Amino acid sequence: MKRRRPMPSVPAASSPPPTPRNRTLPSSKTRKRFAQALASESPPSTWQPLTVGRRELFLPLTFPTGQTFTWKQTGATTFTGPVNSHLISLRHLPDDSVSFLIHCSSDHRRAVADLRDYLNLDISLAELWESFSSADSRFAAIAPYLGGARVLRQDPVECLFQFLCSSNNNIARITKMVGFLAALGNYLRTVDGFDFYEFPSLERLELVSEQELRNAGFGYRAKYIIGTVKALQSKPGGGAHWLASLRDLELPEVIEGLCTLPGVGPKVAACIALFSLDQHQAIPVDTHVWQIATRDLLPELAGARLTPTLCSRVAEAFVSKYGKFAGWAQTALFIGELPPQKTLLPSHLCHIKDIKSIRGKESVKKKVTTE
DNA sequence: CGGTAACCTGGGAT
DNA sequence: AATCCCAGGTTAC
Repeated sequence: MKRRRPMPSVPAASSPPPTPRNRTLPSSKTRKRFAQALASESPPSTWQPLTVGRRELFLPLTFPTGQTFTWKQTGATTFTGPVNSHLISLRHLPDDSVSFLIHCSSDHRRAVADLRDYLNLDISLAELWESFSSADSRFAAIAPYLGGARVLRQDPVECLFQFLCSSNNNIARITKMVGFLAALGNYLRTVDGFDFYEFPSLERLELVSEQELRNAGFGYRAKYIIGTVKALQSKPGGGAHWLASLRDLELPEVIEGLCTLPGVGPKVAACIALFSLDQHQAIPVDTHVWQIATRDLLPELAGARLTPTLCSRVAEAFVSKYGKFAGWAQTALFIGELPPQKTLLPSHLCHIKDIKSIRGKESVKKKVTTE
């Protein structure tokens, strides 16, 4: 189970050193040793309170639910992951408050600020859910069971490459692939057997070849990664800057811009927009959301196939129901739909969609949703 | 423009 | 044991 640690053979030579102290570090193995030595010299960090309660941030409904694949569960109520160049653990205390521990960082004050930003803490989840609940009785019904399911504000580059791995894929393999990409970045530290890395810059990502990615099991997504790195590097001012600048645009332009990148279609674009570009009304329409929509929102579309046009119909339906933060509502509804989370809901709220039994009986399909 | 078939891979079902 | 199907899609006809 704890078999991670892809070691891509990336030439560390031609890469411009992000920081001077990396210049003399030839292999990633050596880098790791060095980082460990550094870490052991720095003063031990301690758990500190984060000023949010469980209703604003519930870790199991925020990290392992598909918006990021870089965080790992490292304890009963603890999750650990990188935030920029910092490595941070978060955990719930018995009173449901949240504490954080900075494992490594060159600047602890900065780490706290970056963490709060990453967690989108300026946005009040309780207030949003209040309005969702008054707009939709089903949301009101499931809300008490999904409290603290928060939308993150990730780094755009990190978010983009994670979701580039997600197309037509399953969680386990996406996690493995993201782990491979992550290991191209600076090693941070090992916690509970998991190796953590700062997510690689575009310059680092540029050093990996399509063949190496294919060997690592990326399949046809290998050429998407390579192509997107190249496309970004050709942007005036740099790809990272170009991506970040999308934060100031309106959603349609953001989607349009992202979709020019190879491997990025409407769904992946919406994920990046929502999870990293402040596009709170973006609705990633995947198979799960399609299920929700055709069941609860647009029953007349039941049985139809998911085309780009219908994709935007669904997004519109969500926005007209939940408003400017529809993406946050969608996230909660989506989580309620995930098999592992369904057990959180009482059975009368848990619409088991038994696809296999429905398929094969076309007549049933039409009937089921027209209510 | 809307509908379809490939596209890599690994795990689970048949 | 051999196939088939599918998984948080995108792309090319």
